[in-house]
Amino acid sequence: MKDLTVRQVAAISGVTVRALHHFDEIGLLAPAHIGANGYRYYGRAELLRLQRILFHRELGVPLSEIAALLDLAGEDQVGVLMRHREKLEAERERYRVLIETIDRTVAAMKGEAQMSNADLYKGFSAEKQAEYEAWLVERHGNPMKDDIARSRKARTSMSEAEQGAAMAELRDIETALAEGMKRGVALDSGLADSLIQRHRAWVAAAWGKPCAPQAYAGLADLYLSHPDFVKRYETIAPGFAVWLTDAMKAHAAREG
Amino acid sequence: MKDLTVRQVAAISGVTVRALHHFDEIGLLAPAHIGANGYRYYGRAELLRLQRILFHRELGVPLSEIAALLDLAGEDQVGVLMRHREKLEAERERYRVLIETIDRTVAAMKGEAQMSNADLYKGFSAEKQAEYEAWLVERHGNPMKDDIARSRKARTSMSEAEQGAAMAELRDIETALAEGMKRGVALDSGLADSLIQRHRAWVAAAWGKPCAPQAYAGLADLYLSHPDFVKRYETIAPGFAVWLTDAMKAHAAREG
DNA sequence: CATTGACCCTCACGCCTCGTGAGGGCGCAG
DNA sequence: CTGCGCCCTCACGAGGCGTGAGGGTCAATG
Repeated sequence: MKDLTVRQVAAISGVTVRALHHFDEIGLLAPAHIGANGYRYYGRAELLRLQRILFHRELGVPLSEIAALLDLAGEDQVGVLMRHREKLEAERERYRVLIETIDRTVAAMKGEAQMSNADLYKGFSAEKQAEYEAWLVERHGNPMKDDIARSRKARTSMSEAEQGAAMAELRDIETALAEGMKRGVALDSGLADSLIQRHRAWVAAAWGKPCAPQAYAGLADLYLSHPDFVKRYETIAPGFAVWLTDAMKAHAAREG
Repeated sequence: MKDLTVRQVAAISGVTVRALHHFDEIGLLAPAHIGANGYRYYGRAELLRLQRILFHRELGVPLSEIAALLDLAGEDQVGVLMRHREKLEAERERYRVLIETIDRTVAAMKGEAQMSNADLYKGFSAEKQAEYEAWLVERHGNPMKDDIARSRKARTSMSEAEQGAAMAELRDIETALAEGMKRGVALDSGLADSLIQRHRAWVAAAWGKPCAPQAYAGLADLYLSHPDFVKRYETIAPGFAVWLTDAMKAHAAREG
């Protein structure tokens, strides 16, 4: 009959010849028949099947699943499409969050850039660290002393660019947490926990060692008991200091 | 000092040990130093660098680009982030369109299911095809006769499921086009053209052979000159028959 | 009829980011 | 010394083709 070669099918459908070879290889779309010369020849049925394949491929369905899809009855196809739709929605939401993250980060970086360097690291300066240290030892005894000392040393061994990036990252995490609070996210929700884990990972990175649940809870106490930290967090959002420390302790309790 | 092994770093940061190996292999994140036993040991600086790597990876930046990114100055980093933001927005928009496509397709499939089979293929039945054929020959002479004849044969050689899927696909394309019309999309815009190309590909698949620009323009004439087609398209949206055929001819003119 | 140029075929490697063993050393507790 | 858990280095695999290499085939032309 009127059979088409790979190139013709490619021109009609917009896929490449190689893709047609591939579809044949994996058994997704075989030619109507193969000539004595080994050429692939496609008919109308194959073209229509190809259309449907491309439809699903466009939606992001893996080729390995499309074959099964095409053989389903009408209702099942609707079900599959709806389930796939949910995945797409989830992906779309993910992108929204990522874009938000960039916006926050950029804002944080611009904010940091405007502050003087002196202000920027004031809360982490040697004097301040010594003060926190004394405070902590007074309240909690010696165990946390080492952590604080290590954190102080860590600061001095980083380049300025590294410090700037690290501070911007911290700002980003804190802002994301504050937004969660404003939206009324529950302390024990998965969303809050994933944000808190990011925060804890940042702390661990700053300390240069794992941050055990107990130590994390201790840090929450420090935040609450020292006016510098309370001010930092209340400036981000009213009530944030309490919310954050509650979330930290709740997380620590779950992990401990 | 207090150096961390791969496992500890993995626990802190949430990546796998294998990923750390990989980052080392490609030179993205080298350990602070390597022990005499070959063990990798990481320090604070590496943990902070890892945090930044994960931040960009989360945004979808390929690892090969992240290394360069981390060495940029603050302002450049903002620029890179903003450019990446645009890509994310584009992706997000793509997902929106895909979700829309699913919605249309599902609606079309449900619509088809409600029609009786007799109605469904009425426009493509043997009698109707003969009628179109006579009509065309009368108006355009013989050249299009073969195409129509082939199209008719194509119908009879397909399974019911294949026909249903093909009709739903056609409905989807037409609905998408009608939406474009309602939104005031220009006939010669890229968006309209991409939709029209989908339509032309469908026609080619239905005919079982490439659809040349001239033949496509001729088909547009058929649509306009026969009440069945006019009714089909006017039912989808008022004024759609004219808009569609104009778009088809404009496309054919560009391609011819 | 032989040549040309446009097609067709079959390997087979490469891309990217690791997951997943296989096979074998190192370090600490009992 | 044995055992257990950690560490190492290969090296293959997956997904969806792109991109040659190396070699037949087809249709039209000289």
